Amino acid sequence: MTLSRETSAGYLTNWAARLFARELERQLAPSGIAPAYMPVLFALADGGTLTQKDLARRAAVEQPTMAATLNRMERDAMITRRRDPGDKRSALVALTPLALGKISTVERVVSAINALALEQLEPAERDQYLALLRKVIAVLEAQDQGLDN
Amino acid sequence: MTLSRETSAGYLTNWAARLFARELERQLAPSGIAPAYMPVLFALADGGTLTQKDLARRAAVEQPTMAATLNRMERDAMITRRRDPGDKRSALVALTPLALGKISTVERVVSAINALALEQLEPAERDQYLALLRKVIAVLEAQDQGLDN
DNA sequence: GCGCTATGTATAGTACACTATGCATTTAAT
DNA sequence: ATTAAATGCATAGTGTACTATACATAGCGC
Repeated sequence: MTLSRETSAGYLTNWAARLFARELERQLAPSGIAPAYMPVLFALADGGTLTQKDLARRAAVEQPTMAATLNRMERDAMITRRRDPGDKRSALVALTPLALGKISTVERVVSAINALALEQLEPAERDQYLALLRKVIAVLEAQDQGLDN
Repeated sequence: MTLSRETSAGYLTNWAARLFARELERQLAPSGIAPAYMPVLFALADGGTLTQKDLARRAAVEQPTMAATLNRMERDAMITRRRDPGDKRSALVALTPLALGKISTVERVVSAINALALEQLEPAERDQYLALLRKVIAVLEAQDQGLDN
């Protein structure tokens, strides 16, 4: 039973993810949106505000990762941070009109890339692909949770 | 048709890949092996030598990415670089005995993580997961190739 | 042989993920 | 009320990926 990269679930998953990311980056470049901005865009698309911690949880990234992403988004005039009057530790993040105006474009790009990626799959296979990914994610997340913290 | 992250092939693929990477990093940490070292380890496991370019191609990463990985591996005493006598531009990369001695451990870890990730899948579903990933990769790679270069 | 192109590496700059840690503020415990 | 624990954010350091670019050597055309 040789362990080649063609039969390693981890290797293939990583490879596919990198190809998705490359394509996304290329297609989003003209709009000034980076892939990591997307979870923030969608979470705040309704014009509301969230804290950094909430955004990190929704994007399933660690807090320092979200902090860096928000720094870049602030630099690019995509978000504003406003001190929470009720809790001086936290900041309320909101999208700027510039960012709000780009959401529909981003949605179109993401849909197009997903459609492209699943192009060679039967409709049933597409659902299966997503379902299998969700099962894999569930197992690995459970493992991640049950460490010590 | 709302585009939520639960139905986005790209988002789910990226998420699964990150969970794989985290688990891999954790389990490989004691042996001093980083995830990016693995394609190099497997490509040179027979004791042979390859150039940086060949290693990059096999790992499906860009040349500067492989250069950085090899720098870290050299720092960690996992590889040696020797000038190619026949072509003074290129270097022949070989594993050190230290690295060769860790391969079987790495193989065990990778197999264990793959098994864990696919634990909740039926045997047929496991094959399907790999097959679907390969199809997705093929489409995205074709897109990647056909840009201009 | 000379010069153009191709090839192999190196380097710089950036994005985005992680862990570890520190600081300020808030909440809870006594 | 004061101390202790928890919480939100920031920062530092690292790994791994990308593009763009520079440089040295190789190979080819003439």
